[in-house]
Amino acid sequence: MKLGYPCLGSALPWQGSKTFRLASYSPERVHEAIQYNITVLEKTLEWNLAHGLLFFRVSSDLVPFASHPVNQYPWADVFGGQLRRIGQFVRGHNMRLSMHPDQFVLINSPTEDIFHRSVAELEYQSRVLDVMGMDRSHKLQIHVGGVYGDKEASIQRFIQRYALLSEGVRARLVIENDDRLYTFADCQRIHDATGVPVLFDCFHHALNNGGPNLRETFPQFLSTWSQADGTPMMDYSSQECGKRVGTHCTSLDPEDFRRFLDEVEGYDFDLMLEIKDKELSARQAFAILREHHRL
DNA sequence: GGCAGTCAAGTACGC
DNA sequence: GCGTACTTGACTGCC
Repeated sequence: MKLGYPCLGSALPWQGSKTFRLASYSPERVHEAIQYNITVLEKTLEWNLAHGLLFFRVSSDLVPFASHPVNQYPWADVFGGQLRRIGQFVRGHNMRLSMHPDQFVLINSPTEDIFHRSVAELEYQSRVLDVMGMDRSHKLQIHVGGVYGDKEASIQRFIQRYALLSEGVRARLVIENDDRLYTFADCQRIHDATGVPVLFDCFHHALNNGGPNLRETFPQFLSTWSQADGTPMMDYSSQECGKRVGTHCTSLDPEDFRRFLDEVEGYDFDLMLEIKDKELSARQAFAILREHHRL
């Protein structure tokens, strides 16, 4: 199992991603931000390796306004050498990357324009991984999207739109069950129609569970991943005490994590911890996984 | 230098 | 109809 955390460390000695306001856009500004973000990415991956964390979610903000029409900067040419070097590092150490386009990326929106902008964002993120030279086991994870008052029609629209995506994006795309709208069972139906792997989020499943429990669902989740897609990926989090239901916890709950590991004993998957203090909890989880001989 | 308001993007939901 | 959560920080302008 590879263990990881998303985007940027909360207590690492360097800052997260650099960006700027759209109104301040200039080629110089975007160059400077990308240069900074790539340098931080490289340092973060080195830190992760030193701490046994082999799975990492690259921030969508690596290239600011990447899929916005304002940004015509040839980032893939200018930073291609650096990105390829990072890719070599990742492959050389058997690490794994993913990216997670945010909530504005909606394949199944009834609005054509939103769909087209979503495609542009997916193409950008896929290209980042392509330039690094990563194979198709390095994924882009998205949610199914909105319901728009008719879930069945929205699922069908997702399936139709999926067929319109480029081969490169389809090779990387995975869908994740969410906490309110689309359950694992919904995602599995979309998988059956399209072949898209389902990234299983066990916290969302606990909140929005269309039926079976974790132990029953797990083999179905694993079966949505083919050999070429690599080891199945999942997200783990738990509820923050006293907060709105669905709020991700601030730090790892070791008891909950141990219970989770007992439930999924014997299965192989890569695990992304969606916990607010990021790499601090990841290190704690790493220690627990070692106790359980899961690494 | 410090602070508070604001930031590309969509959807759903509660008031 | 409006504000807010999602997730969260970092930028920006004003003092």
